Amino acid sequence: MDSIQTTIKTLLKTPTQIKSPSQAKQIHAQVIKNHSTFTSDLLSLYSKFNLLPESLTLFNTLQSPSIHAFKPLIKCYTSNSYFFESLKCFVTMRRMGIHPDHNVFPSVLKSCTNLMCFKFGESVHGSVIRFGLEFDVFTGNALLSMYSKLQRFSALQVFDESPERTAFDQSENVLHHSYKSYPEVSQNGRNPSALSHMSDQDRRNVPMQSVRKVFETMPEKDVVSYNTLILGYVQNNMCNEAMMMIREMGDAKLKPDAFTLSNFLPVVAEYMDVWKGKEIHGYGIRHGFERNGFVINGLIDVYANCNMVEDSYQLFCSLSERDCVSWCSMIAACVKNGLFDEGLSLFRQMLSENVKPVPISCSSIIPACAHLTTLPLGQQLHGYIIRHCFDDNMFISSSLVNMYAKCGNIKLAKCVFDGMKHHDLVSWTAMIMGCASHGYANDAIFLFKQMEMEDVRPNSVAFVAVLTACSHAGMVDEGLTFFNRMVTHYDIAPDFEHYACMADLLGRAGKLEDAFDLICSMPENKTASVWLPLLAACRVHKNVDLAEKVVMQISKLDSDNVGAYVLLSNIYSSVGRYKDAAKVRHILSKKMNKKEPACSWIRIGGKVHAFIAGDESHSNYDGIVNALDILFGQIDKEGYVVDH
DNA sequence: GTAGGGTTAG
Repeated sequence: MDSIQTTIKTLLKTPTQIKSPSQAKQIHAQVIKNHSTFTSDLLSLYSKFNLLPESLTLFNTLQSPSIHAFKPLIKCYTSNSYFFESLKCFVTMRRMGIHPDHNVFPSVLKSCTNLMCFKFGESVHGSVIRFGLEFDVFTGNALLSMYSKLQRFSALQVFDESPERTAFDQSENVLHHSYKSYPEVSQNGRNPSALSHMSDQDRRNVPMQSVRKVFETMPEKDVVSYNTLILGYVQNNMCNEAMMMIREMGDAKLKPDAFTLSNFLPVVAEYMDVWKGKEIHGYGIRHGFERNGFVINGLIDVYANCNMVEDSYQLFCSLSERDCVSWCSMIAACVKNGLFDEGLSLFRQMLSENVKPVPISCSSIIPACAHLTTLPLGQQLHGYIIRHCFDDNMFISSSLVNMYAKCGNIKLAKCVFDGMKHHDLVSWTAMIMGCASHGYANDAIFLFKQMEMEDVRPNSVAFVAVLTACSHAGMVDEGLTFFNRMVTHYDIAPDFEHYACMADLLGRAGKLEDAFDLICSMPENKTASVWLPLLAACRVHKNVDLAEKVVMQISKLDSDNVGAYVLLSNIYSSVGRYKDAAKVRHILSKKMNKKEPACSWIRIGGKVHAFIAGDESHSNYDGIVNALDILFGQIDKEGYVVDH
């Protein structure tokens, strides 16, 4: 009997020899059989394999658990994402007067981070200092991670009032007495009045200044410390600082690992820096990270943002195992590059491989349905979203509002919008744009004003939406007021789209000279297409002189713009200047030879039918011509003069 | 002990 006891004891003291959960369970069976009492050691073993139910069963057999029993249970709760239970366990342990050690704090801090328990996290930090563990590298790294995530939320004041977090922040502060011992970190970024005078960039800097302070005080820093700080900088939009950290890492003789690469890749993607992307890709291959899913997914995103979606696809194919994120990255890569059909077919392929869509998959694929105006598929997805309770997700709801509006069902768009608990800038904009494109200008303007009243600051896109509404409804004064408000009140520089809307609005109202002057006042990025609505307006108002001036401007920017010449020729015809019209058509015919003809297409019963101007090759060409004749006949009957 | 993918644009 003694020899078995000794063997069990030896095994439990050298847990590296135990390689699987089933071996751990076999040892547990032997412990019970031999009436041994190695509960804490067994708990550590179960915790090593993240076996929560087994750990709990063991823990509950203990009358007065020691630190050695609490430690593995807290770790096990955290590893299994039971963060609230992890903190409750920690509080119980402290109430029993048990002192935590360096193994406990990383798990506890991670739980605080995930539950967004900022105040409680600070008091845990106080406790770390009180127990003299602030120089432990694992604990320090957990603190870095906690502050870089929680202070960001706190500084930007988007904390929600989750009941779990409030419970901890308000009541269970058994450690709160030590809160005062670390005032520098706790004060920064939490006081809204202190932040109100700051610029957005300064507000972003606040949390990272505190994190940097924690970093500087760490006597020992490892790759994880640098990676955590790099991620913090990236997530706080401080890209240069993130880059500097990679350099500092090199100075400290630490090599970037897969975490470093995947943490930094979003910066490369955002800046569309294809050369940096390739450099990182090469480094990844040389250092054996070419199979790391996080690195590959980051690179898929980089190449997609650089319009190199085929490279993204090659990487996607190189993955031996594709998880939900890799599918989603590739689908998003297609959708970003306008490959909507390919995105949808990947989505179907993902389902056929039994990878279940998560909320992010839905918000990536719905825009493809919106662009392709495939309402039935969009509705199927909406059904899935409701069945899986994803419908309280802002990203999904906004994309649904847009999808229904684009597919012509403004009522359902409004229904989704009204069903949302909160509205953010994007959801307001999607709804305003929906109303604008359906001709409900007053509703769009009302929604815009309501958004402003709810303290949601409109951005450039929201102004495009409301100006579109004004333009469609010919509301000149309102449009001018919004345009000026955007510049003077919100300090937003008008973009191409805003000028295009305004030129269209002024042109339709007959204020052609004003529209001309407005476009001339555009500081830069003038394109031919910003002039085209004005040219159309010149035609409606039969202003030949201005039309000629406009075409001159267009030809400077794009000498092959066929649309402009067609319009000019029509304008000449409409005022009886047929010779001029013929001249323009002659120039046009030369230009047309150089241009690829435009193509339109329609999908019927899963088959795509394409049409090119002058093309008579469709198998049902005669039938189509007959149908058109009937339609033109009906149009004539109703008194509408067809405008050729 | 550290990591990824998403919504709005005449």
